[in-house]
Amino acid sequence: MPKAKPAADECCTPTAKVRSRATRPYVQLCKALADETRLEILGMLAERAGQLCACEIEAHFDLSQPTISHHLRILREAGLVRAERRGTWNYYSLERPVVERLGELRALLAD
Amino acid sequence: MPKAKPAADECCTPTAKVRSRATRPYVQLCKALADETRLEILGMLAERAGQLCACEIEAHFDLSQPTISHHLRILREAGLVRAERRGTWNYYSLERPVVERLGELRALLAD
DNA sequence: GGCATTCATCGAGCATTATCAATCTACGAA
DNA sequence: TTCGTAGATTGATAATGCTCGATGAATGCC
Repeated sequence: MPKAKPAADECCTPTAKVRSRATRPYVQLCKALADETRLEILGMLAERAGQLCACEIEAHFDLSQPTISHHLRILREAGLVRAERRGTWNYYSLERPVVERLGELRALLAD
Repeated sequence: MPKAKPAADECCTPTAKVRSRATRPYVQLCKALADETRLEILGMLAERAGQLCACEIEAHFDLSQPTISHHLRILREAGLVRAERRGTWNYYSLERPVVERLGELRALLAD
């Protein structure tokens, strides 16, 4: 008794209908991390464990001031860093520890 | 005794010259994770904990076959998944647990 | 061989993003 | 108020990246 139906039944077990996971909130996090400059900025902040003046971050790279400002904004919007104005200067620090966020993502994909 | 020099000395402590961290290898990892479709694919593979036929992954999305193939390639090149050919079909599974890689990244940014 | 199926690759269109120069908005000092 | 500095925003350009239709390579069946 041959089956006219060609395949798709035979390549895999019935499937058990995989549920959709709540991955969406983590896309922004990963996008924010998916850039060498931004990873480096986070590394600087982690190493210092304190605050870092924007000008110092800027000085560490061969990029223009607006470009660094752009990257800092993305990190801010992803909730990875926080800016605190003190006088003329803007001091940056790690917001919610990256560690924590990555842990959540890890848990989401583990099993 | 006023200083003519305006700032940049005053906004931050001398700096201690932050060393560059080896963040580069993790950019590719984060880029591979920075897409909802790809996160979902990883979620499917994690849940199944085994192999998944490419056609089944494909069927789970409203995207064309070439597009899914493209995403699978990126995941492959990032070392996140592995493809094993069996007959006509291609079975995908998690390569090195994402968990591990994320753990390394976490360690890099922690402190 | 000839044909159908699975899946990867190619090429083009379109959206997103990184980057810079120019500008704008505080803020502090004179 | 006027000037200089810190740093964010705007607008334009170039590079990446997602998506699809068309095509190609490998496999299995007749």
